[in-house]
Amino acid sequence: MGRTDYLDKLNDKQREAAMCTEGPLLILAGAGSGKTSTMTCRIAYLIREMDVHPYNILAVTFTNKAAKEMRDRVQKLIGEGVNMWILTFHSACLRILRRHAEVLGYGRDFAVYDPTDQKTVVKNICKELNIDTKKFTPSYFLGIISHCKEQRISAKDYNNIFGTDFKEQMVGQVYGQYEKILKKNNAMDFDDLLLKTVELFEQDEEILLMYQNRFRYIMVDEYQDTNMIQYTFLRLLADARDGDGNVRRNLCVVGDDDQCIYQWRGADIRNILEFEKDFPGAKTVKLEQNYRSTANILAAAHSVISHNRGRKAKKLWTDAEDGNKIIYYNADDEKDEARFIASEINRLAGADEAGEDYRQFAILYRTNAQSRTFEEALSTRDIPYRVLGGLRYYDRKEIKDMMCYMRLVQNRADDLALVRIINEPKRGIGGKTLEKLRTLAQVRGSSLFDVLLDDEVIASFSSKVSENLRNLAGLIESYGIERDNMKLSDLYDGLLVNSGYMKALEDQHTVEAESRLENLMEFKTVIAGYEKEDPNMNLAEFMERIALLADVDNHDAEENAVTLMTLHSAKGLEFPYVFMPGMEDGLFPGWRAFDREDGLEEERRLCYVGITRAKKRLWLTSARTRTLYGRTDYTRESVFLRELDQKLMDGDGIYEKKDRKTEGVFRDGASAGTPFKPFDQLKYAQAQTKQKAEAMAKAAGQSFQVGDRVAHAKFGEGRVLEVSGQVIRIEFKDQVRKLALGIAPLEKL
DNA sequence: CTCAACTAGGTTTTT
DNA sequence: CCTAGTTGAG
Repeated sequence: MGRTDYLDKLNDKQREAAMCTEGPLLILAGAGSGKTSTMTCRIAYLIREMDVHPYNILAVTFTNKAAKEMRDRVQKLIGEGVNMWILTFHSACLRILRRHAEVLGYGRDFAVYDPTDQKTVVKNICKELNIDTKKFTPSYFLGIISHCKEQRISAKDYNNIFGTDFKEQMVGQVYGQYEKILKKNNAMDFDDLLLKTVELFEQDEEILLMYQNRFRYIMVDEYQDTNMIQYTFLRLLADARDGDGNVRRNLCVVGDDDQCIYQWRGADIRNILEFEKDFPGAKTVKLEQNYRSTANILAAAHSVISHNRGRKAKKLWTDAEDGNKIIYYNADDEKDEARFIASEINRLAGADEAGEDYRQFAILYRTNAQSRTFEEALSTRDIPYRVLGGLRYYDRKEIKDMMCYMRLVQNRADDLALVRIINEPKRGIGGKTLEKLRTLAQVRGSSLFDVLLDDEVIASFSSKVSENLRNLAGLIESYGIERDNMKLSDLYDGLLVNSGYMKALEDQHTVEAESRLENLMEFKTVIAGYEKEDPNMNLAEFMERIALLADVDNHDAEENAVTLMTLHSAKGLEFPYVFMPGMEDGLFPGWRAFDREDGLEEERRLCYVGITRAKKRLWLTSARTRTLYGRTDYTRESVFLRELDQKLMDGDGIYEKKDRKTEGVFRDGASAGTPFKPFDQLKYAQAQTKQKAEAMAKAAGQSFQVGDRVAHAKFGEGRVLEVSGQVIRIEFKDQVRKLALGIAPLEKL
């Protein structure tokens, strides 16, 4: 391979950006301008030409998907496996925090709470404080708390600043309790990951210095979507001093102010607009040539976005030809809209242009609620599709339950997880019992789980309840001991079976339980996948990976299916054929956008993002009436449709008459019939799981006594030193180990 | 304590 | 329309 042939593939501007390695650098990269290529080449250039060690580079993105793509492409360029920090903000912080959690007074095994957990915590607090959750919903409080954390306002600060009127006092109280409970549960929420990292850096100069020295070159993707805390994080790392005491700021940020679509989540567009002011001496490179879309699509995008004020001056251009016009279809209602889109997909997939390649199509909508209609329309036509987002996979009850078992095994202080599973499957433990345990824990200042370990307490319940509780505590404890000795999938199987969770589902004999079982087996495949990737992955590492997974990351580019997702999730992706349904005022732009002046601007940027995802063709559709939660309303065409240059569009209704006839005409899906759920495989996994469980149960029946000679599958032969309950202490040749009976692969000799 | 039936209230976007 | 939460009967 030629030394710098990867640079030859870049255009002048891209190359200029890639080769500018010292000092602050702002790359203003328009949609489809080859930003990822530029970034990856820059990394390759740093490593190969500037002799920078990969260890000294930090690249941060917003999504796991973007991180993965960047890593793959860098690897291709420098041709070897590189262990470099190319991570999302959150996973980078998580990695740092795992190392130094103790400095902040957290346990090393702290849990990461997702929004569902957060809600549960706030709900409990409301109950405790007698707050009417009908007047003030948990999400109301969480919204404020999250914004506070982004701005680095602690509960204490909040109470100092606000706290004048009743409402603010209440929020302050809830916030304070929330902080306390998370800390007590040894848990952090998503916002904490950044917040605590910044606190760590400010609190401990030595640690900061260590990371400053390590990360001598920092790159940030999608810089327009950074919020204040992320900015602070970057600033702290980048404000390093070299040997002579000069400030070294090798910070390279890449972004496009027109694609800032997360202001509602605290993204501060000023970060990118004022980068040059923030970092004096910054160099700016603009990438304005678009390699993705046809000229018509690009012009359409431009005609919409040019209605925004206060943009960085730039204009995308392309060498590509005009291409097809943009098709607009005004449907009767949302069903008609879906029908139209499905028939268009059939039309193109049947023609030579798109072949049977359904991967080329995407339906990008504003809200997840819209997906349903499309799913129905596509499936009646045997068009394979894949929905991303909506209820996250990990939000499904059964998955969440099993995750809580695992969380508890990893971190016993996680009261939330315990409460969730203490009566799941049913163990006859209701409100009364739980309340008793709770007060006890409170009095002692211990975690709920620790109360469960107290035999005296347990014995005070009815025999049935106490036996169940004892078993549960034993189960968690045993796996806590064994968790690093066993394979991840075995741990999962063991918990699934020995908790009785699997049996409870099997006994139900309902369709729903059946599908839950399938999901659980699917989850096992997921776990097995991680295991394959890294056979030594332990529970903690697995939880870490899973905690920060978004649904978009499950997007499997290999699967031959139409992609359905929100416009937000589509950022950073591209498709030859893109549909944008629901172009109606109130839906897109959403009605909330009309409250604030810049609300509409953000929606417009979202529209711009959507349009620029399309490579070859773009469809915009709307429905004259739309049924939303029961009520059918007349709609008005979106303001964005009106803003779009009409010369670029093929008018409404062209396909109307013709296509209505295609209703009910199915493609005979010779190749369209890829099954979504490999049913047999799941059944097999289920049987296997059961078999393994039986073996475990049998092993659990073994009884050991002090002095017995035993053999362990991994540690070899040993002698029993002590047996107490489920825990057994064994002296091996060169070590003494605690093992859990019934789980550890032990045999009596 | 569990389950079934009913009611009331809520929908933007995500790491 | 859907889900989460409540209530009343076993």
